[in-house]
Amino acid sequence: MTTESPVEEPAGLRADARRNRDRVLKAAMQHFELHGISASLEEIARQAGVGAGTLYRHFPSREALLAAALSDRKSALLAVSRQAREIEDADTALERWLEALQDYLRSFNGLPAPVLAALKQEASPLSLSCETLVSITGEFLERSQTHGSARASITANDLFMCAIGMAWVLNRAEACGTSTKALNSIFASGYLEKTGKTAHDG
Amino acid sequence: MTTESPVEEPAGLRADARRNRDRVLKAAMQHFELHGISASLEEIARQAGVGAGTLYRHFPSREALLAAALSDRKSALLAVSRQAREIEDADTALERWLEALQDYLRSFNGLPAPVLAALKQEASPLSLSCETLVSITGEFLERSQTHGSARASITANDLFMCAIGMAWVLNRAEACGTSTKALNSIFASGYLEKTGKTAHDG
DNA sequence: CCCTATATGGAGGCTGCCTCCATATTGTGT
DNA sequence: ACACAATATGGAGGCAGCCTCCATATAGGG
Repeated sequence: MTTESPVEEPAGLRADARRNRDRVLKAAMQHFELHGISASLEEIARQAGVGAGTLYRHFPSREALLAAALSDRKSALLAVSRQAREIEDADTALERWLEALQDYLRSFNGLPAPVLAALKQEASPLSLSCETLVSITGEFLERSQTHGSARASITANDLFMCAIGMAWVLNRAEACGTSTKALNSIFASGYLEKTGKTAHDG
Repeated sequence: MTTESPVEEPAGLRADARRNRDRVLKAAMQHFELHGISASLEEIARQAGVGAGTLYRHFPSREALLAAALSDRKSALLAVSRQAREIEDADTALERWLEALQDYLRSFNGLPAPVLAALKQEASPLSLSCETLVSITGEFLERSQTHGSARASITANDLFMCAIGMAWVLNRAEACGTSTKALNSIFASGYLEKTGKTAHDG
């Protein structure tokens, strides 16, 4: 029962500051959703009714703003991870997690790029979030490797990368004759049969 | 024996025009290689020793310049496709093609994005190139589906999308603990075993 | 009600995109 | 050899976005 506020807000802000911060955040969520991660920060400030300086005071970089704008969705994602832990079948749990992860990565068009960048820069406001995601992915992966059918040679990092790649493609390609399902089927099972005709794709 | 010039050049240009065009192209290749597809066009013009206007006269858009700068590599890619057609084993041929395709897509950091965009816009200088690539992919895919072990449910388009996604990730991720091999293994075989422990991944 | 710590906005300096046209260069016809 | 159209050039100029800085405004404790 920490707080019911949708996005965590730094305490100790003056009332006007907090109000402005909220406005910026709200505008940012709209714009990122609509125009992808490259939405104009000045435009966001304008719509929030504040000056550029105010925006930068609260969110020193685009990534900081992104991270804040993702906060709700990240909570939702973590909630899914908790649910998935309760699922008995390891493969199903992994699948559910990967699906949710992809949804998250597709929150804003282009999001995969800064997430990937954060993964190696570690100085980004997104990094912390990232590392958590990789490690959760690792958790489900290991469970599936031990108790399910995930291949043993696969790494949490590699799996995460692939998820990012898929999310990236899907965000840009869905209008063009490709479905989430089709791509994820390749992701899960590859483009090759492993042992002649086997399963559920016929 | 058409011409030995490395990049096709429109005929009927005045001598100075052709010279400048070449300079721009050379500078562009360097800059795209070094800074990715977002390299500054003004900077390219500057290094080529021409004005911005000249650059835009010869290459009206970033994509036009990109397409021209890729010309050599595209020829090389098509050459590989011809070689691969001679390979007896359908799966090997497909694999070789996909490998070359990825190399091509990784020519410049960020290239996958405009390629994907060209796929649905069809008005881009890259589109023609794109459609060819998809159709060649389809050719090798079908052969492998008929005579090799590619899964029947897979589409040329989907396979191409995945290749783009992998190329995109790899260009940005290799510094960060991920190898081409690992990712392509997931691409080819998925992250799941299809029928219990099978093959070559121990 | 005052006074200070805090917050604000928007001007200003920068880079990049792209267009436009007065000027310069080419090479053809004589 | 030369002149003169057709062609090509460059960089100024207008626009938009990023980010910083600081004179000014405001909140809210005493």
